Amino acid sequence: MPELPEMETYKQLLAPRILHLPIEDVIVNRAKSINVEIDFFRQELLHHAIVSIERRAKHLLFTLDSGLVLLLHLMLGGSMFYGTHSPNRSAQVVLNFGEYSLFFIGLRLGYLHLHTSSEINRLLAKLGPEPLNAPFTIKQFLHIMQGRKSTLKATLVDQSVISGIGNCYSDEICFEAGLLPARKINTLNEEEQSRLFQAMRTLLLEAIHYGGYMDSPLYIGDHLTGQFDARCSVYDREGEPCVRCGNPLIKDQVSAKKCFYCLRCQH
DNA sequence: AGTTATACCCGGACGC
DNA sequence: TGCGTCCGGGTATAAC
Repeated sequence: MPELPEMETYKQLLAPRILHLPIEDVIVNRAKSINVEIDFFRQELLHHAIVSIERRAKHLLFTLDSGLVLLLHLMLGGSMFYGTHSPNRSAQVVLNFGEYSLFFIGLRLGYLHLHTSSEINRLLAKLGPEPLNAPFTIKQFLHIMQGRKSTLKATLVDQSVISGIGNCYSDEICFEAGLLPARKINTLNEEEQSRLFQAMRTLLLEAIHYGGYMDSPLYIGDHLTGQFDARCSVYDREGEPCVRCGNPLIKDQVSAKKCFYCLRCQH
């Protein structure tokens, strides 16, 4: 499922392609994917343009020239494609920009909702800090971790603690930090907490650099998206040899989440 | 504050 | 191959 690095990649690849282009057609094939009447949705988008794309946690925010905002969450299995035709499955929502269209695909629990900016602020108010934003320092990280009793796994994927990390990157971060996902936060010493902070930054930055781990390209000729998959160390690699020690990787359940790790390299 | 359960949704994996 | 069944997984919400 798309997490912070995947959404960041979408943002970076999409912005130079669609910003300021008038939306020439809007197709909604699945009413449940949006939050307003289809006619109203079309009316507010047709002949308008997207003037900025921002990422907040796992959401993308497309701001229109009217000030209204499209809030996208891909949840599980959602993706986007920019081209002349939908790549495989039929798209739930399509925005046409003339020659090319942006296809929103696989929106099941995912959505593309239209909101005013004040609604957006209210909806996203409970999200924790962005792990890569400049103000997020080791000091703030230690403060956030202070007194927490739950597992590393549960904490990393909790969007109200730190935003944007999901099941894949939480496992990768734990591996990078040499810490077991089942460890309780309050058992981490200061050196381990520092390692966790560094691992989180390093891993997310590297994942963004390599276009995330999801494999479907945004457009024909997109060779960036998904390159990080080859660099994932543990996620979905049950039984494969650990890249560090060769021991078979373990699949487990931690805090009700599927979870992968190396028993020899993580403590 | 934490944990657990439930609903949401349907493509795809699995069983026969 | 084909048809039926059921699972997964992020999030919101409720209950304990």
